[in-house]
Amino acid sequence: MTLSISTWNINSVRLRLPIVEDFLKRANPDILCLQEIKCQNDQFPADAIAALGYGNIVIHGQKGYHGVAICSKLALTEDHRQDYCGVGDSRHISAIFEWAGRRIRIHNFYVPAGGDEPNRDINPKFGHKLDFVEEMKRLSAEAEPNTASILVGDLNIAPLEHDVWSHKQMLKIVSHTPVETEGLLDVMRQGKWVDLMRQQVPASEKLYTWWSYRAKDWAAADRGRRLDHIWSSADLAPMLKGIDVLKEARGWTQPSDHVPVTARFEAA
DNA sequence: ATGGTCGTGCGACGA
Repeated sequence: MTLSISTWNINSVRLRLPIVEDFLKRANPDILCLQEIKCQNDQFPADAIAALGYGNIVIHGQKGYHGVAICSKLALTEDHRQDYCGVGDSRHISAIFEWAGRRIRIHNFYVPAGGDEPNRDINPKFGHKLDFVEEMKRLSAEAEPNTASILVGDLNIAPLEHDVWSHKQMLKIVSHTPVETEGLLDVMRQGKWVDLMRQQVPASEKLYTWWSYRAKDWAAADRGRRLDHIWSSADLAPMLKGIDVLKEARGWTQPSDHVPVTARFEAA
């Protein structure tokens, strides 16, 4: 009994539908969580994705910006959209599915990037990001009785030293400042979440999921960051069998700046 | 090296 879940910041699902289809045919996850779909609910290419076996789709879209969706082969119920910071952004959606006799809630997040200046007094976008992370601290992996939890998404923070190409050079760069990295580690600790990517890949190894569009040669420079994450409640962590970071997707035609990350589980 | 590149949707903004 296996389960695979992928997360991918797609940076416009309409523009990049061809590579979404390629990825689904090739990786064939049970569930794909997308961020930055950049469209309204009725513009989401649900028919094309359903045609590949993903007939269960829940969407929290928005015109032009942000937007998240869950595409699943398994039935989705009790979907919920939380308006973090109460600003009307579409940055979260969750739903329940059943697997191996378990009830599991999956959360899909797109945390604000936070702008360039890591100072909330002069950059409101950084303040918004910190407030968003603060609100996430109240989300427990054990929030619902008899329900396990999985949390995925573009969290726009690289929390560990080897989640960035140069810890020292990144300490004042938004996504790796101490207030952000400590905040995200607090979200994990307070919510009793397990970082499944780092359960699989030792913290001493470099691990990236995003490479900037601005680099002349992203692969040669390899100045990446681990901005995308897959977490779970403690009960699911022993069932994790593998993590796949599809780095080659960064080199595909008209790529997203993020690559898909997949967690593979197996129940006894 | 304080630039650089994207997407949306038509000017500027967010990333």
